Amino acid sequence: MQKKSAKTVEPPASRTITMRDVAREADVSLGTVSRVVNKHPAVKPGIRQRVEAAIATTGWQPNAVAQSMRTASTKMIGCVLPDTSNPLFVAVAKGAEQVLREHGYAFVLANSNSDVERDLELLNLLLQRRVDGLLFAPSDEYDPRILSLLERTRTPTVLIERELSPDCDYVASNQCNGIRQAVDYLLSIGHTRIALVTGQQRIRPGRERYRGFVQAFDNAGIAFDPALVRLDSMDAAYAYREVQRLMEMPEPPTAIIMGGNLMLPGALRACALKDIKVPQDVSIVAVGETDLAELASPPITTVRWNLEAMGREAASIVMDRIAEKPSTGGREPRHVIVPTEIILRRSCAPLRS
Amino acid sequence: MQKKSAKTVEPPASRTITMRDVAREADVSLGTVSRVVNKHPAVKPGIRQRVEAAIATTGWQPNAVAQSMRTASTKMIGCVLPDTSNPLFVAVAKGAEQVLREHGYAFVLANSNSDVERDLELLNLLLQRRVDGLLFAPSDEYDPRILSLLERTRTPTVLIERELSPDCDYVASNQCNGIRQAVDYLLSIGHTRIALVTGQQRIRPGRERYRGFVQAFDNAGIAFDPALVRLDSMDAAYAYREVQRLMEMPEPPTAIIMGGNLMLPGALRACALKDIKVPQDVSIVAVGETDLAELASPPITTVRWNLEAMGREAASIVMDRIAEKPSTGGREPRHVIVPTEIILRRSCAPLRS
DNA sequence: CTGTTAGCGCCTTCAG
DNA sequence: CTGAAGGCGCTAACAG
Repeated sequence: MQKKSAKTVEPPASRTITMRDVAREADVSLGTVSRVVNKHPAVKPGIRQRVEAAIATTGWQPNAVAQSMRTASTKMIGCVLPDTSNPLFVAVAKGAEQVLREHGYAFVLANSNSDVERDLELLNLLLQRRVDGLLFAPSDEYDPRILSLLERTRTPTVLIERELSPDCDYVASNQCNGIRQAVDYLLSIGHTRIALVTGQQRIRPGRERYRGFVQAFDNAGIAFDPALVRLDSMDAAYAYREVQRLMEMPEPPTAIIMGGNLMLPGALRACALKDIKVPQDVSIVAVGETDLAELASPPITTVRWNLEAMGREAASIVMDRIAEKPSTGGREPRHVIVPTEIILRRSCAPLRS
Repeated sequence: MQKKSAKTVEPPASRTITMRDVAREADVSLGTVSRVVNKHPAVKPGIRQRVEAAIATTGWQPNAVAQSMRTASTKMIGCVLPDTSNPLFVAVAKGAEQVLREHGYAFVLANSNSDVERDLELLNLLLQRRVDGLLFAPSDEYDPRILSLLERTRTPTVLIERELSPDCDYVASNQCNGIRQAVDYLLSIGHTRIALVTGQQRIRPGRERYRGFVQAFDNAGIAFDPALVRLDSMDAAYAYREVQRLMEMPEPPTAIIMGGNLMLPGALRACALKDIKVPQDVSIVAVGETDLAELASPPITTVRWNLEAMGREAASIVMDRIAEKPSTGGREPRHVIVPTEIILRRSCAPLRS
């Protein structure tokens, strides 16, 4: 009692305003205010108006934390990516954010910096924050802790450009096909000494690119030179170094495929440094469309695909999973493969024999 | 009573486990578990161990939503940007995310798509979610609703590349100086018919770039031709169109400054289309360092600055504001201006007279 | 149709 | 040093 009166007496020194204030102002009960904000149909129009007026005059805004507490849903989706400044992931994230917002979900973004430990850390952070779903591109598909963490959690998760087990939903691009097309094209214009520079085999894109490379040669019934294949990294510095080393070989490649969207700048720097002319001295194909590829001299042939669509697709799947949660049905894992296409430009020339 | 027994009887069909489960397992009270997880010193080592063991066996993870509810702090920072795929904002966001994570804060990212209505919407969304702070680049500094919303809220906010009122904290780059340097340089190699293509004057970068342009000519005591100034947009399509229109003038500019980091591709496409040679036909300066600028033929002179540092700075300020919250002191607004520098490359040539 | 009530999971005095 | 109890702001039964 004393407390109550004290409360009323104390100067309302900008206390945080709550639903209770609205209820008092509109002279209704808490339940009614709740029904109004949640658009429950069973509220008399007159009352509804009074409540809305009270909300306006008090300037109250629902506290989403309290709502989450009650409803066990945060309306947030977590997203863990190896590099949030890589244009590839940027575009995917943008596509995802778009559909999530349309569904009223917020988007929590985190950068693992290609470090599995950080992957784990961030996942746990997001899980403690009780995100309703996860978009995730682990830095290493073969670390068992990741898979077991994901299996233990009941939070729907969609992988981006990654594959952990057949049971996991994922959205990925068809890199295998992209590289196969690139090799086919190069073979068709006479190249056989084709180099592939791409990254780690512990993540899907690296594996698929190499697979496409092998497949293309197999189909053509031609053997490739293993010395022309470099599978250690997808970064620009590696591209810079390996292009130089390849071109310094006694019998250098006549064409190089850069299997990573960050690699073209490194390759071009190497060519500039060593005064290697494209396509006279070597033909080049890059993976990932960029302004640079289009506007370089010469323009660079690239493999491209729809990044934002991947993000939208991934987000849609999470939304679906969240919606179907109760029934425990629909447990078919969903695997979406986005097609790739090759854009022919002047960086590739027929082999003069 | 019946309820309770029912609960105990029901098969524990993977109920969500709570602190209570840990307490029971360790045979201590809730308070003790809480003290252990919050590293309160006053807990006997033995008990502490028992609790930690119980946490491990139950697999419990603290529910951050409940914690937020109790402590009125979500450990989340919201970030609203006009375009989360613009490399400029991407880099800033990355820098910010880095320091926020170091402080244990999560990063909620949202895209306003340069739409003020969406700015407002997203701000409200984040505020309802009770983020502890905000990083924000409004799409229109002159819309009064934004400022009044920010003034009303007690959530610390740092603006990115924007300026709403002297009281708001902000972090911005010195675009005025960047453009002044560019003009000075072009004047020094003989150009006077210098064009500036940049964007909206309702946001700081557009204003500052134009201001730098005017200042440079003022200082030199030379008049510029207003017909060479285009101030309507910073996107690539605008650059593409205006470069063409400028070069079709009876007396075209001898140098063009592209005042926007997305504009260079558009400008280069225009030059390619019209067969305009750089720097023979026109000298070009771009704002914003990119691979394209470095690797184009010829390489493009650019104005650059440290984006990630801006993000880190902004995040640090929010962290400070959150920390100083109780005292209500330290209310000096903080304005950080990041320096710019000009990188000279072969896209600018002395004017042959 | 509206009011009342009982928690959601955790932290934090307050006693012991 | 540890246990008990109240409440953060809201929603969802359940009564009336």
